[in-house]
Amino acid sequence: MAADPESEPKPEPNRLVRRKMRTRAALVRAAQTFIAEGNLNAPILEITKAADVGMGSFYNHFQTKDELFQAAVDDALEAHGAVLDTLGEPSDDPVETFTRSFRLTGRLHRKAPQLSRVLLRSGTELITSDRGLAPRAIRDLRAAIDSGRFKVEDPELAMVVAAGALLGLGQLLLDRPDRDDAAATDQIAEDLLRMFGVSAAKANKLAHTPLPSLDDLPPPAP
Amino acid sequence: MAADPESEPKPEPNRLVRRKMRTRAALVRAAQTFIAEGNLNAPILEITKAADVGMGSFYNHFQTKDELFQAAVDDALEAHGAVLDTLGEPSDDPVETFTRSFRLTGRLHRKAPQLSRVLLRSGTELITSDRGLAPRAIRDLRAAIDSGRFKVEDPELAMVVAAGALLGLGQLLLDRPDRDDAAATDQIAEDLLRMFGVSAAKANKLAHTPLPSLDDLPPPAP
DNA sequence: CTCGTAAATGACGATATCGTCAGCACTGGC
DNA sequence: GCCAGTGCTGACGATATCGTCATTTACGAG
Repeated sequence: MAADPESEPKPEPNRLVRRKMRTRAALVRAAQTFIAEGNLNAPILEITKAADVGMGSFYNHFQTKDELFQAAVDDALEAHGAVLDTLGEPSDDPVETFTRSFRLTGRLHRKAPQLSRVLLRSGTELITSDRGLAPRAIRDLRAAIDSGRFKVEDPELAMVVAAGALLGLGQLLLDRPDRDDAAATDQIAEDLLRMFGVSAAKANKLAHTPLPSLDDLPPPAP
Repeated sequence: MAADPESEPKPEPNRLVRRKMRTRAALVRAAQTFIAEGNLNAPILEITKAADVGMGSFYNHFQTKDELFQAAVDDALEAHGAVLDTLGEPSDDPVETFTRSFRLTGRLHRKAPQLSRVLLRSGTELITSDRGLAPRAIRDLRAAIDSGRFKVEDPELAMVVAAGALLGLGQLLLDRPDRDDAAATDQIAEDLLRMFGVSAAKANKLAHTPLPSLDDLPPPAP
């Protein structure tokens, strides 16, 4: 979401609207659980039960189940974007920014498994979504290319390779619970950097530089 | 004349069993259509209608809808494997084999859009499936590594990057119908080859070598 | 405290989907 | 031509799911 500091459209959230938002959030979170489990056919009543919310409440917020699931995926993408924004201290070096986002996302699969599964389920669509990883990746890739640090002909191709690699990585980590997520992620990051034209030495350094921790994420809410 | 009917694994498909298989195939093909459209909740009656088959026939072949969909994805993976086997004339060079399979799969997105969409929908699971691309890719990757032509530490990581790239590519081609699929595929193939340690010159040559045509595929059956 | 409003609730009738079953159609053997 | 077998068929009762709505609960304002 674009930041608009001035025009604050939040005229002091009443307790009323806070309650409403909480109900909605509970539904969204429940839906994410079902998505993560692959339970896309769960009846509405089951979802509202899981959200600890009355059956009728569903229709106060969504018209159809698909709408809820869409909102759930959107929310997951937003959450992912928030992770990157929160932990990615701004760097003026787009290569560093790209590398850090990539590595953080790889680690996310273990740190936030439910989020990871929602992203995996939403599948290849997140590659071209305008939320979450994709738009940031494209931005950073273009910047890195413009600065001459990445020698890549087509940013879109670089983008789909990087995003696809992250999806594949997530699936691999899901299948092999004993694998070291950080090592695998950094290895792939290094390989991709080299593929994008960074020298082997620099790629190795960039992909193994210290990283802000993912531990200070607020997974649960009221 | 030297026929021993007993030990024959295919005891000469009767017209009866052929009819049964046709019914099943019709159901599977119909299911693939729905999967490609993202219509995972289609009622059984709709599916049997689309298959031009009586409603009750469904239960002669499958217990649940999920079972049918699973069979549909399996069939798509098999079909994909068949493409690779049919058009991939055996080469003793694993690098060539790998490259050809990759490039053929990339072109498949345009040549067989429905198959492509089923693969995209089945999403990241095809990366670790034991059918279709994945097992072949792993086999060829290992062979290429063993022969010293690929300098890769971890075949599994190479595998998920390649498979993820193909998924991303498919999604990209879906979103950008005007893109040149062959050019994009070959570009990515070349980049991956370099990433796997092949020299730039060889990678370029391998990724742009002539390819058997996908045109002689038998998409429809009786 | 009282009132008006907005959201939450779950019971209920309407609808959609399921899965079975008894009869039908095609097949192969005699 | 007839019979036994196997799969196909669609109508039907059983069940599951939906979406509404009258009622209740929580809140904020005056």
